[in-house]
Amino acid sequence: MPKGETKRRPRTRAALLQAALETFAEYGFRAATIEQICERAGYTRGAFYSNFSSKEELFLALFDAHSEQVVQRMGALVDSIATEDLTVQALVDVLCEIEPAERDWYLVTTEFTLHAIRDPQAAWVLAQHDARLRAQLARALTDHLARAGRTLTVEADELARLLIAIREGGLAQSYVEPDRLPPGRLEQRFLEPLLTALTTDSRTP
Amino acid sequence: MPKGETKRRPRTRAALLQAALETFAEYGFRAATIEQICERAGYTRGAFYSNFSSKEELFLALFDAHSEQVVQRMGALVDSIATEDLTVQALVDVLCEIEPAERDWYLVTTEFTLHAIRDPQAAWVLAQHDARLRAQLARALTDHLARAGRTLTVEADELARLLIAIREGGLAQSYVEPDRLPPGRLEQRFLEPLLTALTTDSRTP
DNA sequence: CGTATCCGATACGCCAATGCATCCGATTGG
DNA sequence: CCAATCGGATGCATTGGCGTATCGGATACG
Repeated sequence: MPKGETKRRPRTRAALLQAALETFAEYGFRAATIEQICERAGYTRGAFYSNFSSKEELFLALFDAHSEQVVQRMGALVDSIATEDLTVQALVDVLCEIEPAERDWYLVTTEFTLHAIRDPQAAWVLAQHDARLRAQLARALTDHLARAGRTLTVEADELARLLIAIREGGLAQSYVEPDRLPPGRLEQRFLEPLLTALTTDSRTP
Repeated sequence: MPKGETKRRPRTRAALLQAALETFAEYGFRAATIEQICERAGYTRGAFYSNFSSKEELFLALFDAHSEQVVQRMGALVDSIATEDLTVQALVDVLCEIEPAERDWYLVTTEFTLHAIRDPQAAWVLAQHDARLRAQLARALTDHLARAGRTLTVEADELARLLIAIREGGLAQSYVEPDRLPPGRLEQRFLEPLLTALTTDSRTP
């Protein structure tokens, strides 16, 4: 006789989360209905209420899962960079990379950001995740630049903020006009001179 | 006997638009109800439907009014700059400025951007307004930098895109964590070195 | 000052989404 | 293979927001 969770439950949850991502990306949080999400996942509202208590909770779970995933990947990048070549350009190339799947996540996380600006509790959650991400990014920057023989002349955390701002702000423009501004273009154009201007040669201080 | 519009109509429209801005900023487009907007404006839904056919139309009108206003202000800035002093720092100071009222508009326009990413028609409208704004910004940049004795080494339009990305991306972070990142901080920190790095002294080419 | 026109208020019907309460089939330990 | 428990489906009542049709007061003009 089943005592705890059976193994189909996590599968259902995962299906609902994936469907939620796509549905939120397509219609936005508020416009997306629970029914649409369930339909896309191949379940009914009964299944939904068995797994989540509200659309808000689902959204939170989705954001959490994504944040965790982003931090993991960034961690992997930090490690992989350590063994790669040591030019500034190599660093720039990594920072330019934007996967196609990024678009859906951009729509969802930006909507969450707007929500966070209105709601202090959400703001706190978002700030925590962002801080973790920035910390990793800042470490990757200082590390790699040091290996490339350059030293930062500004605080790494603030530079991380700048890079994130450029990425997010650039993606907004790219997704509105994909033809006029391919994703990552701003980074390709401006990161190299920027990083050069903000560092000094470590050998001649 | 009244033949055309009476003069209370424009007042009603204006009141509804102002109330819409505040309500959209507070709750978001989708969550805001027509009733809330009317209540805040001191009217009933009857007045609303007499002036607008839908919430979408109201939103469009609001965005249009704001875009026009932004372009006007930017135009005024271009002119005022022409008579001010001619340092790069003076330009940076202007680009740092962020009014308190900006927050409400940020919330509304960002939500419109998300909408535009999903809807090609809205994307076209947004792209038009953005292009006008960028054109003015690009002109202001080249003009003022030239007066300050410096020449751009990159396309002015792409630099304008970068500055807008930094502003928007920075505002997102600022509004989520106002204490940790005051609005305009990124610009203050990074614009001067950035502009210096992207220009050459006009006298020694 | 009166009257024709305009504008906003009021009241009603409608629909779509929600959340619960209940039921049936699937799962798993014995 | 059977029974106990879990997970998801179904049906129903509720509600909140929308849009329209109509009414009464305000407005401008002769």
